Amino acid sequence: MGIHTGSPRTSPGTSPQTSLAEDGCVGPRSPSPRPGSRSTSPLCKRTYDMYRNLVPVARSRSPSPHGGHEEHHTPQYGSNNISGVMNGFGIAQASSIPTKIVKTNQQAYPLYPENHTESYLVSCDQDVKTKPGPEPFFVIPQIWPKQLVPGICSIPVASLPPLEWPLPSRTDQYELHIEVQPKPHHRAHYETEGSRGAVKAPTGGHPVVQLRGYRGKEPLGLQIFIGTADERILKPHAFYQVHRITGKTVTTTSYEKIISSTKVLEIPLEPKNNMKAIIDCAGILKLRNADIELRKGETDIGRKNTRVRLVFRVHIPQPGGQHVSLQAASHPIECSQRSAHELPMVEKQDMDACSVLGGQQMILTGQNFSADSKVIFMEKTHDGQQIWELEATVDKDKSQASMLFIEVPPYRDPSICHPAKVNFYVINGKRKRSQPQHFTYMPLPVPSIKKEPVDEYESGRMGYSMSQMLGVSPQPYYNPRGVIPPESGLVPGLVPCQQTRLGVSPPDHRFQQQSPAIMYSRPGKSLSSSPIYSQTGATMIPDSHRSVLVHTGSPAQSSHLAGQHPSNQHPSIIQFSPTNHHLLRGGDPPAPPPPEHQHIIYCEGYNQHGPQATGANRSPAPAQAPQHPQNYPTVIQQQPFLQRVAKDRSPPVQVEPQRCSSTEEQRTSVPGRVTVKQENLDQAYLDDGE
DNA sequence: AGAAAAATGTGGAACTTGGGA
DNA sequence: GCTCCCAAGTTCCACATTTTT
Repeated sequence: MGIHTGSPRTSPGTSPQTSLAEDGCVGPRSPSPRPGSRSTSPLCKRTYDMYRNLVPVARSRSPSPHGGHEEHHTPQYGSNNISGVMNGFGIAQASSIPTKIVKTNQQAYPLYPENHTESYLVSCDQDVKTKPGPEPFFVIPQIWPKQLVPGICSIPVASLPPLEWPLPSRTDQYELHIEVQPKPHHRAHYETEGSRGAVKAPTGGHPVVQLRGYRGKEPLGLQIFIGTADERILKPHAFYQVHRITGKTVTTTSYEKIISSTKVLEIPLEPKNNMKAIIDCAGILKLRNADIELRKGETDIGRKNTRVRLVFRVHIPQPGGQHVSLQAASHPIECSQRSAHELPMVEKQDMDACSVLGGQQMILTGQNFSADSKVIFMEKTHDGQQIWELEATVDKDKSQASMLFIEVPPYRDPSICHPAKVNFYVINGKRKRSQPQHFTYMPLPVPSIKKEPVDEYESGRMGYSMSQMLGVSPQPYYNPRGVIPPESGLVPGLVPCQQTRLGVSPPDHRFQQQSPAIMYSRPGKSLSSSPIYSQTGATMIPDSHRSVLVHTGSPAQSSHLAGQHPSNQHPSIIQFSPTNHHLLRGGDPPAPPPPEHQHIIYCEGYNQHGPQATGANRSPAPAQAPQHPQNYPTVIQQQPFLQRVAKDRSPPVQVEPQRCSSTEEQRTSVPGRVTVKQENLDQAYLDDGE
């Protein structure tokens, strides 16, 4: 197997992490004081109580299995309190500029300790076998290669969208596609363990990612990090980090860097390989919950938070110095040891919607199903209260360990007028239940009412193409204040209020497929949480028709808020304005993000393409975005402009009866004569603010 | 080229912790 | 508020395989 780039686990290295940690209250504690004996004393094991009195500096005592170079680069660990693994090293950043240069004949990437948000830790695919010194160093190849990944190296990280920002997986020109998904289970390793290897594909190979539509000759860099896989917006996972695997069997060049406390692996996407990369170099490192939970500002909990996704990003240079950023996330990967053997896991369902009457057969594909497996359908309210539960009938004769044949039970209310999103899970026994899966009950057809699908996610299931959707039913943007022009190039990526209100998310692996916009970043202009940048950017492009995406609060914050308020999955808002007047909304009652967390992104592509981009054959990015818009913790507002788009789309659509949700009404409202009932707006407003 | 040693990969389980009954 | 149970998290062991010396 591959060589792991790290200290032997039996002989813990002397990484700065280790030494620092051991200087802390935890004290030195060999993982195995005597070879062959298990450490039995809990004395040195930290408790939550201990953490309460801990200063952030000395939390991690464990030797890092990471590459020796990493360890010695540790002082470079970027910035904002590198996460738990690296926690407490912010003070070392002052010395983040390497003081040594090491020459090697190995091919290497140049290191770019560009700024405080990014540090390159490892230079090349094969670790340079040099004696580690106490100081950080650059690794310079004997023959400096041409920029293998100019897309990476030439773009200041500050000008790239933050990792927690949602991005589309495709635009009208490009698509970042995961050709081979990873296995649904991968046991992550702790720092105290040796690597558990690279994430593999179900077939035994490795995940494969391809950038489609790229015609350039220059290689690009593909970024990989570990993202969340829960119900909320995709963001870097606080409790897991990507781990670089190298060795003989690893064919993919890779190197690491840290971006805003998240370890990111970068590998080249080369035209000669058809812009395809085999991800055989990415393992998953588990950080101890206690370490992370104590991190300042961390609101997530680690317990039972063991599902992750591999997130891939690419930044494609555009003429004029801009970049198109794409992101694709894998199916969820269960990372815990226990659940890999015990918990049932649904990987696929052959249908995700049916009539309220139920009765249809559904085939669940997954793992750890048993003869005793039950499938429970349930529905919860916004605030998490379960209001309905019903067991589906399992066809035990047909079912196997990896397949369950069930009969969808009828929904509790057959008279609903809009789709009802519910969850179901497989349960093998006491507490051995799968992650909730998503299912939608469709209302019975009402002949007199011309209904439309709720969102593209569902429309997709029902055979609608995006172009159909765009042509017929531009998704309105919910504006609690009453201005809802649904048309613009950004239409497909926006969040209709119904999803917001329903608060039920589609299957995880599709979460990331939604994004409000293509991200065009401007080199040199930080998109990070800087109000200065926002303003600067705003004045840079005084085009009155330019769409400005104002994100009040970082997605991470949003997630946190959502985490604190389960019923509020949409704490932030994205507003569009033809001017640079940002309509900051007051709909985030729990904790309005501080102004310094506003972001502005210029969606020039949309500006340029405007109406065309929303046309039937346009912009797959926005087209894809709304597939599961309900997962965005955002509500999007748009000022009334670009209504010209309305002309060539949206045949008259009958408006839903008022008894149905306001969203339905808005959805079916004709652009240009939007009529939204105030009470419905209020309702959505309230929902959003819950 | 082959052997020995070292390192890595992997599965399993012991042990600790803390939430919930 | 206390105790007990147990799921989940973390650490370690053992062994096979791979890589290095």
